[in-house]
Amino acid sequence: MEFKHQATVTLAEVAEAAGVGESTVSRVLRNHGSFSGKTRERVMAAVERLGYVPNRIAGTLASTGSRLVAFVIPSLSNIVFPDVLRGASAVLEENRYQAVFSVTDYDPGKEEALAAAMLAWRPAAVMLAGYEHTDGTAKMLRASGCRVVELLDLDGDALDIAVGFSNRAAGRESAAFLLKRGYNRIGYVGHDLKRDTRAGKRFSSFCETLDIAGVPLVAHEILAGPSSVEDGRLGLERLLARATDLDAVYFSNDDMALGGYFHCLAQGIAIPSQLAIFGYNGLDIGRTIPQPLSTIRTPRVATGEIAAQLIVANAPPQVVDLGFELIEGATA
Amino acid sequence: MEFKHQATVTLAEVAEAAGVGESTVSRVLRNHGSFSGKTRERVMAAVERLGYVPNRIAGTLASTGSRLVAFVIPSLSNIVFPDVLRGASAVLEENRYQAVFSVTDYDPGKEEALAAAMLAWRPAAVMLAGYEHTDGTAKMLRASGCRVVELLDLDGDALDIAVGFSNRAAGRESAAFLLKRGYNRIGYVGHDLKRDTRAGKRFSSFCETLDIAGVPLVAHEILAGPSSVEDGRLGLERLLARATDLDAVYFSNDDMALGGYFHCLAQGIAIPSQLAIFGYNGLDIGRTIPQPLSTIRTPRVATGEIAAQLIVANAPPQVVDLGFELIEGATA
DNA sequence: GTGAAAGCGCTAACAG
DNA sequence: CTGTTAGCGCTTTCAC
Repeated sequence: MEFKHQATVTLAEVAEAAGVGESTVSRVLRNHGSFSGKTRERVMAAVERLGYVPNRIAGTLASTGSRLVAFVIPSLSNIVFPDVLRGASAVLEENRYQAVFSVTDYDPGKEEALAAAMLAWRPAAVMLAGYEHTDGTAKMLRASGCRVVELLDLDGDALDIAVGFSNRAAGRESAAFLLKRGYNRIGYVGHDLKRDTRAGKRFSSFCETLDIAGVPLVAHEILAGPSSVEDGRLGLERLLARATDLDAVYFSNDDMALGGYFHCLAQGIAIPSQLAIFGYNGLDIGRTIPQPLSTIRTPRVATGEIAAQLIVANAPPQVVDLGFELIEGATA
Repeated sequence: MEFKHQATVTLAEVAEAAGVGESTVSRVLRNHGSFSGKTRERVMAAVERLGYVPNRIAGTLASTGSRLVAFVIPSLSNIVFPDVLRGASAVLEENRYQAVFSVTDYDPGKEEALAAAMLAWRPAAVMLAGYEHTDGTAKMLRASGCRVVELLDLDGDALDIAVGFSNRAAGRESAAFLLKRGYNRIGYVGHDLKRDTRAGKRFSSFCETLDIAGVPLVAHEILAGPSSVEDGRLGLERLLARATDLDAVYFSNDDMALGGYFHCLAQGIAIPSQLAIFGYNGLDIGRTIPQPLSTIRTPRVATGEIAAQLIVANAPPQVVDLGFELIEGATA
């Protein structure tokens, strides 16, 4: 049972109380069109007195556009997507837009269902992670006529607007960095790559870069399920049990890398002399551990901000590459 | 400029195409009321053919209740509120409710403004953190007639529904634990308590408990701004510079405590023999560091889930105490 | 500068 | 089982 619109004050009642027409109240409230100062006073007084709260549902239906922005995100389990939401919501709130969200758990089918549910709210824009959508999702989004923003990836074709950075480039630069440092017995620890396709792209371009250099990946350990610090630790433990002579390990992200780092601390494995560790994301915590984590810092908050700004400004279709920053750190 | 409802298929067009009345289409789509299997077929075929997406804005206006649930949260900077959102959104999505959110940055004035903006969408419920609201917010919420859920705190009077646990009890038990372990030169490192009133409650009941035991707090260090791992590190560094003989430090939360832990690791301070560390929240990462963090684990995801379930079920006003779990860990 | 009236797309009685 | 008819509360012409 939902909320009943009980005893809600309507615009008509405000108009009546102020002794003016409904359209006048509407104009005053939206500060649009013309009205006298005196009228304004009376309307505002009535609004105050009655405790009127405009009904945006009705307003949106009557007018031609909504100020809802829909986020369809894969996960809320680590700080990555909250960072994006944070950046976006700051901009949206300033512009009187309202953020709406749902979580797909990295399931493309769920993404399609949730995107459809979102479209029913007729949002000004739908924001999704990356480019990997089902045909149904893509078709539906295109047909909707609503703006679409794909976030945090640039390796593919944008439906409309894309804001982020290249995961392939990130994987490549990570490999190049480790090679430059002279590591040549390199391993990988990652989480479910089928679902997290951006992590998958990083991994594959990482491997390609190693191959080209003639220093192929020695071993890898993939854990099922979402990334976590504990799985990073466990993954490294397993990897080292199989491949004893690694000199560096690339992790699917910082959460996993931190787990690896802690494993080394606990086992007395010297970092980076005995084993180097490299992550991805550039989480704040990586800067405060005794040896700053070597990683790639991604502009997550900025991605949200820019995406929101483009929607608010109704910008034309475009791809915005925000780049990323390689942090040399002390672990690799 | 917002999204234009361009060339959108309407229910009337579907009805026309299917050769039935509008209400029949509506009934079929909502699977409510009665209609023949044959009618159902024809309607669904038309829906499919035209690519019809129901307009929930119009539906909500016409019917008597919305399936929007509004979250007004203080922050997205750490994992605490995302955890709550995650728990809630899973339940809401299953029940075809839609989550909407805005972020207050722990500013009560902003909370009032954002709550007002939320109310304009006529949500089924508004979910807020804790009990500390401006009079304006409380009054507005009460007058709205919409359900209100206060989350993550139970120390105060609920407006309607409250789901969480007692922060005062958490502070008290943390102190009792440290006392039981025999620590008696106890310090505190915290972040901005004016804004984060729940952390403030934990701190004050922590201190009261120490006072009662005749072992008052020796020193404390409060950093401006939100909690962070780095500020935890910095806070402990500063605190130890002033108070050299502490044997335990209570932190405002796990992020801060982890910073303190890393400071000790880097400085070669033995934990817990030389200095004990105690946190709050029970983040996953605290379990994977070489010495599991001693802390209090709070049921954040469950808080979101229960809150959502109560709203979906239109439960009566009530206070749900989910409790918390003290993790003994290895740092205190 | 202001009001009357016609919808926005849907749901909810109410007849049939 | 199904169609017709009023609205939901607002914005938006369009006269005045």
